[in-house]
Amino acid sequence: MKIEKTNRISLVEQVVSQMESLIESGAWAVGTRLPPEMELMERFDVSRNTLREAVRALVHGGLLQTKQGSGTRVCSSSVLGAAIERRLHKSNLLETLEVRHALEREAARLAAVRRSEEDVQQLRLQMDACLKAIQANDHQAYVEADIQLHQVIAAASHNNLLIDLYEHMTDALHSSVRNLVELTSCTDVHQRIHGKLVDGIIAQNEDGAAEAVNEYMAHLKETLSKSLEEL
Amino acid sequence: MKIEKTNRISLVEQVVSQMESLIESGAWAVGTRLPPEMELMERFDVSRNTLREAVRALVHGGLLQTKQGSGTRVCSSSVLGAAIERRLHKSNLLETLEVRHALEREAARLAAVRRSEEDVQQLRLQMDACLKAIQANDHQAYVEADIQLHQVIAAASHNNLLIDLYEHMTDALHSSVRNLVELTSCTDVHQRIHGKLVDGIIAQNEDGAAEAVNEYMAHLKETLSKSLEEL
DNA sequence: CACCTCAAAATTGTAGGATGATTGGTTCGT
DNA sequence: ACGAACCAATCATCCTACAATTTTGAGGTG
Repeated sequence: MKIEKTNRISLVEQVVSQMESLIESGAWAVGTRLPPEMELMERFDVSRNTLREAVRALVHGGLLQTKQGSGTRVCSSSVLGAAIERRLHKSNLLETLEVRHALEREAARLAAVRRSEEDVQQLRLQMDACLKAIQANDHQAYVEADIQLHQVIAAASHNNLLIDLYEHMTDALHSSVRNLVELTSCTDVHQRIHGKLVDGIIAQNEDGAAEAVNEYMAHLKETLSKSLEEL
Repeated sequence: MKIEKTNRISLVEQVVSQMESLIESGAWAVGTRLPPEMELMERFDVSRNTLREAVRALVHGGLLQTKQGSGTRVCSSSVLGAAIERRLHKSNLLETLEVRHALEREAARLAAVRRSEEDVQQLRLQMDACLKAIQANDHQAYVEADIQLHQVIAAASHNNLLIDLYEHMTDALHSSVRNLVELTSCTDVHQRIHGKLVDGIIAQNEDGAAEAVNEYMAHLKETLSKSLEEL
């Protein structure tokens, strides 16, 4: 006979779960303002205290944000993302870049092995977008296309955990990354390395793709240290 | 003049911060039972609701665990660790191993570049521990020494973010890893690769260390797929 | 003494109400 | 039209009370 363990789930955790589902499913999209506490109390059929404890848990988790007198809003849809973001604030840019390097290299290797035909198509598409941005000399568009391209590469690894971590890291880094990419984008080097990376993945050349990532990150780190020297 | 309106920190968050500090500092070590709510109310000078919201936030964050009628206990000392652990439950072992591969390879490369003399000493010490465990044919001790060795390698990278991520991943994986290592530890291959890895780091041979990690992970993945076939 | 039973104490869980503080919009006077 | 004063909505904090659960210990029984 199996003893019923702590199967008792507190009301608060039940409410938290339901709210998390609503947020992750997009029913409560990022930016949405939640109904006031009174309505939520009725909706979940719990007391004020219970509801507030649930909301507070999500606030501390980084998914919600409350403002006295104004209301409660959704400010993120991922617990992991919020946790990583908080941790990254305590790290310097170089540390973060090194971890990104690790993830991106592995993503490139896996992508080279596992990329599907759709992945290849997506890669070509994003490369075109980069090229067009360069020809139009539109830095803003290039930065966006660049970030997108790297997301596509990560996606081609078909490792959901890796994709998640990578996405959250670049999310948290987006401002710094944008600046860095903007600094480097003026050179042809950047785009040449992109080409080598994408070609490697398409040709299923694992080592070639990994080597391209190494070059890419070396270039990024160099630019970073140069821009730091200027200060 | 910069207006800092958002400087208003809620009482709950203040209490949460203090408790987090107590936990991270070790004043409330993992496993410790917290004082009852009444005492904490007086200690932090807040009402029961406020205190409970703070506790609930930490419970949901994975740092605390409450049991009605029994009390509240510390069950983890890191928010990031708890978040990663939860995410890992949704991933399969292969995905997790691949990410660990990425982190460990980067750690080895950085360690080869940055290892200090103390690091070298620590590495030699842990290698000895592994050897002794093998000679004593003590599997339990070998597994522990193996995990310790890899932690030392990560530490030698001198990248705190990387160290954190790696530690939390292996923490969350500990049971699976223990089993895997136990399966592989009977062969000499495992120890030979360890030797190559440590030698590479000590000799500051970046590529050699990275190659050793590749071999190590390949061996681990092979063992994993074999053990999965048996089911 | 050893062991079981059960009641009481300790502790967290849930409910409901009251008041203060902040925000955003509205109204009103100029 | 513009700014100041007001007002309503909303969250923040505190309080009390009771329920549910676990631990503890007293008392009985063999």
